[in-house]
Amino acid sequence: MENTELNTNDNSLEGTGNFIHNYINEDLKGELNKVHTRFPPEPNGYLHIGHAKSICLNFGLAKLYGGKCNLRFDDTNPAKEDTEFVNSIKEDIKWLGFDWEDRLYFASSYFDKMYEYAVLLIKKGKAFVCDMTAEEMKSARGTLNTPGEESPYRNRSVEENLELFKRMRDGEFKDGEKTLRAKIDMASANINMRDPVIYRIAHMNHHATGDKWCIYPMYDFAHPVEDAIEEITHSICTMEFEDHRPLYDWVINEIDFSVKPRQIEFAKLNLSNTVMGKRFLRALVEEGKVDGWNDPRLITLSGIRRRGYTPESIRKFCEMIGVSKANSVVDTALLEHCIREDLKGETPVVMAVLDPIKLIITNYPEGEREMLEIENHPENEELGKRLVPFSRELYIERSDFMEEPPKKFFRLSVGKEVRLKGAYFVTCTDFVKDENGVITEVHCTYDPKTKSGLNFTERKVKGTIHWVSVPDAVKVTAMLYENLIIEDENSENGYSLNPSSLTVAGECMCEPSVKGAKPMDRFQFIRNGYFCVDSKNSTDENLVFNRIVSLKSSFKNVPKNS
RNA sequence: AGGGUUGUCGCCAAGCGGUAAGGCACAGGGUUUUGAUCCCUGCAUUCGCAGGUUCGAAUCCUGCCAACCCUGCCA
Repeated sequence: MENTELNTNDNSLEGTGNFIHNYINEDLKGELNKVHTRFPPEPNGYLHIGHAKSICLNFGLAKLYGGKCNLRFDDTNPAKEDTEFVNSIKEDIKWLGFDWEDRLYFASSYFDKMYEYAVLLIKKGKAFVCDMTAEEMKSARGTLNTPGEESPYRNRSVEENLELFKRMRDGEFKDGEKTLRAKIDMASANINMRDPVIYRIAHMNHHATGDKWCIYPMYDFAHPVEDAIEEITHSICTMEFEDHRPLYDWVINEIDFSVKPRQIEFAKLNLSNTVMGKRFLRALVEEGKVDGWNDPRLITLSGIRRRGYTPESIRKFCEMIGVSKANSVVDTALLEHCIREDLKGETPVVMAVLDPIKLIITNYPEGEREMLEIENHPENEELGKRLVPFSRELYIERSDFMEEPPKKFFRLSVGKEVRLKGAYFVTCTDFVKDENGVITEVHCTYDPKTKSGLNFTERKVKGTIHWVSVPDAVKVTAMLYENLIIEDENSENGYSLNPSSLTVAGECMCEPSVKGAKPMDRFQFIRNGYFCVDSKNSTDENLVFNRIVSLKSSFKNVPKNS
């Protein structure tokens, strides 16, 4: 299931596509004869499912058009970046099933060339060294409604600028003392064009270049240069960069690159009931509200992987949500649909009782044990069968018995008969409560004639419930997750942390066949959902399962988690 | 003296002047030893609103309205 091969029969060039296909198709009718994209993360954090959308888009476009896609780390700001993130990002992309082959690049490896291009701009009179402080620059920038004022340093001679820029590089100035700015138009309605800073001074160790540089290019200058150097044809980014496109094009044209990449913007992914913002995620991790960056509730790729999602399901999801420029929030129900769809065909089905109470079969001989043969999957015979021990005392789900059942309750209550999956019909005769009124035991009688496989047809039963033999049960921990975020009209963001986003079922009783399960092994716990052995906290002695997703249910009387 | 972008079913999303794809969700029904799966069925006379052009408009034009992004030496 972890195969990394991609579906080849995805989208065709014709048929239903997205607006980017339309753009590329147009470009291909003209001069352009290849498609080359890139995924350019800044190594400053963990990838999340929003990045998966971009990865699938960029690598997917390359595949669709028979082109290439580079992996490029956009590491132009040493203050935020770290090799730790480079490694986790590479791992996540590989896990998702994409291959950058030999095209792994770093913006930082272009620093020499970028410096030369900056010198070129100075020589053309298109860039100047500015002595204004950050505060001065801010107040001279103007506002959304009023033009800015030109820097008093804007008309320095080319020679002076060259000299000053060299001295910046040589470390003669302190952080913030000088910047290199593009000379464009302080009156532009687009604030990005008001003589933007393209180089800043930062005496800081860089994860890749160490102390070689003390000046670093800004995104708006670096990114088009990186794309042009790599001969990227389509530079795909998110909507907030749309305003930067004129500057992107300005850099490409002023440096006069022969290849002119086209920047195309698309809308980021938003998912209901969850949050992708790095600031928010970081806060949850640092405040200890979640179990690290790979907490199975988070939609980081490492979290979702630990939770048990497959790369196929994520790719399918990214394909299904489409690509457009409209602000949107995708329902998490779609993500859940994708993982159920991927797991349903080949995940073995076993019995596990999340919230056990005892069921005692009063007419079944004490001490007797039968081994019942049960199929591992109702439809997939290739998964074979297994033997499951059955005895007089069983665990059943607390929610499968009701003292006072509502009208359409198909499970157990006094006088009702149900089938025990793969075993017998049992009829409830009685139950026992403790001093607090909590039900502790359910008593039944069984009918030997109804044994599974005997084709008993005299009576029908409305419900089939799962069970685990008490003396054979393997006690495990099951982690049940709900939405991380819930809507909250009273909070300033409109959401708040769901206090019940995690329920620990510490007394989960499993049939013995789960013994020996290894991290990342997946099962369907019949009627309870798909589960995955936790890769962090599970041991052979104490198995820990994460619920990947519950099963769909049209039963409305009982909440999902019970 | 503001600029940019977007508005098609509850949620995504095709559609590109010829009479509203698809998926999710939801609701019915059938099968079922998982209230699962599977299988049917239903689900926009209408495309943010108002005008206009046209034999014909979600698609073209005009004008409104709403939402999002932009005033880092972040990306």
